[in-house]
Amino acid sequence: MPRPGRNTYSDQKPPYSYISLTAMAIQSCPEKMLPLSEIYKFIMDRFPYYRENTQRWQNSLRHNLSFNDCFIKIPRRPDQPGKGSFWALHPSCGDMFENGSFLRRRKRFKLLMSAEHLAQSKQSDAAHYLSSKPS
DNA sequence: GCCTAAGTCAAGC
DNA sequence: GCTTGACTTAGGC
Repeated sequence: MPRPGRNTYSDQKPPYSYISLTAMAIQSCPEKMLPLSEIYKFIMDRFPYYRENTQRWQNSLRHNLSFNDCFIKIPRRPDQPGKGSFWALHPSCGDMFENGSFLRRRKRFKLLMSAEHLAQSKQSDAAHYLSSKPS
């Protein structure tokens, strides 16, 4: 297919990791939380590169959401359309990659707590997000 | 050149 | 859609 080197800056892979792109999408929203489909739309809208091979990168994106501790899942409320859950950025992710390379962080974001406290923390954190929402 | 984060494939829930 | 694991690729030191 296309020869490398002649690309029109459109379909080139952006110098961002999926983690970066996802964090950007979430942070662009005033509520700091988005459903999966909105994250997809955000990325596709800004980077034509991601308008192809959707099955591949969307699966990878989902993998990142689950694998990294820096994304927290917000259970949707009964009034929302029955798609997936909402995704938000963990509060402690403030300057995770927002410092230099958007490709790779110094260390993978992992809570320093024990596994037990981690589970509790993530649950209560999600609960806190819900209960502290103004509307 | 090594270490390990990030990306891919794919199965199972 | 979400989670997990095994494997490959590639950045940073």
